[in-house]
Amino acid sequence: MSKDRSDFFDRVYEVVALIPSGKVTTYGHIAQHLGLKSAARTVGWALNGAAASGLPCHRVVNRFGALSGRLKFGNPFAMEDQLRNEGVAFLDDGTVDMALHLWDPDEAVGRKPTSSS
DNA sequence: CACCTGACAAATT
DNA sequence: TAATTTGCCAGGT
Repeated sequence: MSKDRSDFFDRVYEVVALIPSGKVTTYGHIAQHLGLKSAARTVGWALNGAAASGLPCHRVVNRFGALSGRLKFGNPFAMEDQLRNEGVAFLDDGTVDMALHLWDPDEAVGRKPTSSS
């Protein structure tokens, strides 16, 4: 349908909104699910406004599991606190344990967009 | 109208 | 093995 705005952003919002509690995903995985594995940068840019959109963008971290956008939550501790509140384990580096909480959209959706366009 | 920046990631030299 | 460069989309200057 009319996607003359930013179908890319909309898709990012959809995927981020699907992230289950206690799980986290990376910008690259979202981008890859959208078909643009290299557009991880654009995904981060999309989340730039997602924090105000009510999306669980706190469940999105970079490929290292580091809370790259925690400064966008108003309180840099809000993101970490939120994830810990959901049962996410943090490493000594202050990063999320990707080995336990990595959530793949491609796998969760079954490699198929549920957007039922 | 053209160039630069931005919550990243992967490939190449 | 490490450092550098490119790719991606949108928005701001």
